[in-house]
Amino acid sequence: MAASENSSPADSPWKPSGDRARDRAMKRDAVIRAAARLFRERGYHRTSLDDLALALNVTKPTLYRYVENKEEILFECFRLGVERILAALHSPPPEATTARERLRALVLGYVGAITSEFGWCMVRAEDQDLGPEMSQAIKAAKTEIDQGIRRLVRDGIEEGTFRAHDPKMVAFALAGALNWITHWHREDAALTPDEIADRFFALFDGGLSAT
Amino acid sequence: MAASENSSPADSPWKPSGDRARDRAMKRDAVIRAAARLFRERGYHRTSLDDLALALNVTKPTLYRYVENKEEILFECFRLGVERILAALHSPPPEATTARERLRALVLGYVGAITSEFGWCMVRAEDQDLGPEMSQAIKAAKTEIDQGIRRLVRDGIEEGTFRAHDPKMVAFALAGALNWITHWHREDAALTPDEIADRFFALFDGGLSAT
DNA sequence: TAACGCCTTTACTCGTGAGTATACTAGCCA
DNA sequence: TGGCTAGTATACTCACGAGTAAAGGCGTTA
Repeated sequence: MAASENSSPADSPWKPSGDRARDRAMKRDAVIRAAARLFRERGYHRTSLDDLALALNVTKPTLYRYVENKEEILFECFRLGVERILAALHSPPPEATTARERLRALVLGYVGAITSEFGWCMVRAEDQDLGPEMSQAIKAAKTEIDQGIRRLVRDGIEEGTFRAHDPKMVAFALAGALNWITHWHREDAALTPDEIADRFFALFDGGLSAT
Repeated sequence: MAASENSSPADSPWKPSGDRARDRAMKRDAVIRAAARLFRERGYHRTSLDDLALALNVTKPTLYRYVENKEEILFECFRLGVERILAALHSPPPEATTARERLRALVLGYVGAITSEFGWCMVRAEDQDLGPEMSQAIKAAKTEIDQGIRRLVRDGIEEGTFRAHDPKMVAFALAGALNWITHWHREDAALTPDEIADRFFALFDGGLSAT
């Protein structure tokens, strides 16, 4: 109830009245972002395109001028989120020289991406809702992230700064902890993304044990 | 394709021919377990009750003799999985005296539950697919687990065996890492649940850093 | 062997939601 | 100012899936 008022129509380039911006790309972008927000609130399957259109002050056929189908919307949400993580993985800050520092930077970027509006889509949406090609693309990106983390762990072990853990398990545990943030993080949360990243990295780096 | 042959009809008390066991409870149980397996393979929304009936060599109306509706099936899957974790939380092995050892035991039980057929339902199914009462019950159980982990961490810190991390963040990170196992674990995996638990605990306990 | 009851099936209803055919409106160029 | 185009809306189609009504076995007990 009152769901239609939830997702601030202020973000919609289709204002109920007045000066409409004409840029197709902007409108398409607005569709994707609004969808990401609705998916996060209600889930993919419980969000109808009528809901989405309503949130944008439009009707359903209008959406189809900017997007092929519902699947494509989900794919774009996936993509935009995942690319942010890939960016963090592939362009570590220049001052991060050791594997440990690069891993720290990755965690920072990862948390930023996960707490964005696309976090939900990256983590909670299911590949099976996409056709084979799109699903494949997503899986490839996720594999790339996974391999990137393993590489950093392996480098750290070779450097001697990390203990000899199984890089695969470390990557799974770290990615799991980070992805899970979507389940508990809210905009109004007590901690900023950077604070969360700091504490997570401190935990994985130092461990629980006091010895 | 060939989906109907997937979920071994051998587990179904409705054998195509022959000696049918009459126990209602057994049949209900078979419905829940088959559903859990299908949900894990295809997801909740992509599994129709006709699919489920087919996997059990029955037709849809038959299911309704054992179950109120689809929602109840999902709830039972949730419940059976979560209760296993609660059991691990509330009955630690008697030899586990320190918080550290109790946490270790919990991780072991948690991984066992997560890698069971109900793991998917616990982690990936969405509360919103359940009505308010059921959703509430699930949330309560999850909160109980979360609080239990925080308690163990707090106890460990007070004991002096754990460093002074934020118990809330530790609980989130640990639960996330554990829950994420459903995303990558397969029956044929290289590691047994106990081996996974060992490595995860070693990582969280000792940390990455070699110093 | 007849009648009762439980279990199962066949054959529906009904709502919902993705996607579309078609008509309307407003700016733009001649 | 007349026609062209892009954008939007109204009003559909169509498939799919949850849930149900009613009829048909089959075993059990007398």
